[in-house]
Amino acid sequence: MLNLELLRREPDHVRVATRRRGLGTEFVDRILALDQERRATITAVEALKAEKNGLTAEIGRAADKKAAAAELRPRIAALDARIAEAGEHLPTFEQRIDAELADVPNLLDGSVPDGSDEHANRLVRASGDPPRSTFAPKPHWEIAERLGILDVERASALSGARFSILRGAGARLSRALGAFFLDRAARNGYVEIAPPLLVNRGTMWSTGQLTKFADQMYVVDGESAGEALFLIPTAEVPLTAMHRGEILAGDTLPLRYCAQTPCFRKEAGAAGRDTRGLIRQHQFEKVELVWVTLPERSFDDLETLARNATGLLDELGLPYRVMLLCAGDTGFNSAKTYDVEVWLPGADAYREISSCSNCTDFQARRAQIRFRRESGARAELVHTLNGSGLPLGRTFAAVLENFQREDGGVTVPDALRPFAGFASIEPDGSVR
RNA sequence: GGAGAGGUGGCCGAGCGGCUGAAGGCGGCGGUUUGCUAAACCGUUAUACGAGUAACAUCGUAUCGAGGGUUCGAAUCCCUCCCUCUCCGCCA
Repeated sequence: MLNLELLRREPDHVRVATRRRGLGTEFVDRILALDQERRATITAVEALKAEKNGLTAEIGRAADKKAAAAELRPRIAALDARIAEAGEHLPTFEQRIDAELADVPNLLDGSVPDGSDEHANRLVRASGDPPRSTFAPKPHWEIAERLGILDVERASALSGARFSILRGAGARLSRALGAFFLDRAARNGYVEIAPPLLVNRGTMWSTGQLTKFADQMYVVDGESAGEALFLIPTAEVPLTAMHRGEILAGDTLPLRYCAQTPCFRKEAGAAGRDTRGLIRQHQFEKVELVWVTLPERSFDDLETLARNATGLLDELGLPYRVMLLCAGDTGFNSAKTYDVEVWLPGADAYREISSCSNCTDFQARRAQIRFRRESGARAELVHTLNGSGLPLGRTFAAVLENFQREDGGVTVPDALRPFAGFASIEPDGSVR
């Protein structure tokens, strides 16, 4: 959520930044007008309340309280009526301001390039060239189904489209990926968390997901919970919201968390896209990396975060490139986002495998995550960052496609072997 | 799921319906004393919003788990919900 004060002070700045995303800016004047009315109302109501409190205190001081109360009651009643009348529309003003403000995306960092779609994204760096294969590379689902380590048909019988069953060496390889990612996260100083996978509405709202994924959440009726619970679309939600409402000690920052969790997404707007394979699933495993950090260093931390993600691809020997998303492509919460794209030979294309964002104070304001530089100092909002490091399914696909052999087998990348316990998957699905 | 107890400031803990934004203690901060440290003593120490200021100051409103009610007036009385703890049951 944007800072209302900033919008008040520098409306033009907000207009310019929002226009860069290709969005209209009429909301600025609407919010300012509402804010004006809201403040005038508060001033009026509070003046009346002060008057009433004065009379009430007078009764308290009186020797004969009963008599004083009887005498002043009519004046107090009149004030009550005026207070109710003056404040009648206050909740409406506040709700409308909140609603307007909740729809405004984060301000973009100056380094974000202009542009409306992915074509304007800027290549930051690339690693490894797309390999020239001596045979026609297959897409990962063909490789995996032939090896008997992926079963889409039965998964769809169990749950529907966009679900999958990993089997045997496939399940083991996937587990190895998760263990590998978590191991490297730990080495890089991230604290591993095993968070809830179901969260309440307030948690979901506080990280901006209800806006970001619109109606794409799965909702579970939490019967006894009294309110519906949401299946997390990413561990970013519980990891970031973990410190909701807290004031942290400045010297404990940055906090770095990692978690491997299933992620659940409706993919409502993706009909027809990536219908085959593991690229776009309703449920997938992911290791997420989250930073809670100091404002002055958050953009440096974003670089570190992105390096933490690409370092995994380096170790696995997967070719990739890092793109700086342009204004129109940058997500709602983010001030600046790097997308890491991995090379998929079977698709003959780069596909997104990690998205690393600096949300600056945008999530922190919603979630009210603050810190003090020293005790007694003013509480300031933290900055939050998140990035995948990495998703298991898409990395699984990338490993299969990049390390497939002509005979249909798959070589396991060196870095993964200690975690997998095998060095290759043979054409018959056995491991060696 | 059943029975009981409880939620007060950074922490512990008091609180007769008005003089309580809240005693007292701990911790924190500032100061005095003091070779240093420690101790002692004095002072100070919540947040949000609104008004106000060049900025401070200052004034006002609200906040004792959340929401609602009674009352001229609620931390204190009533209702609902949430959470925590203890015991029982059930379960991985």
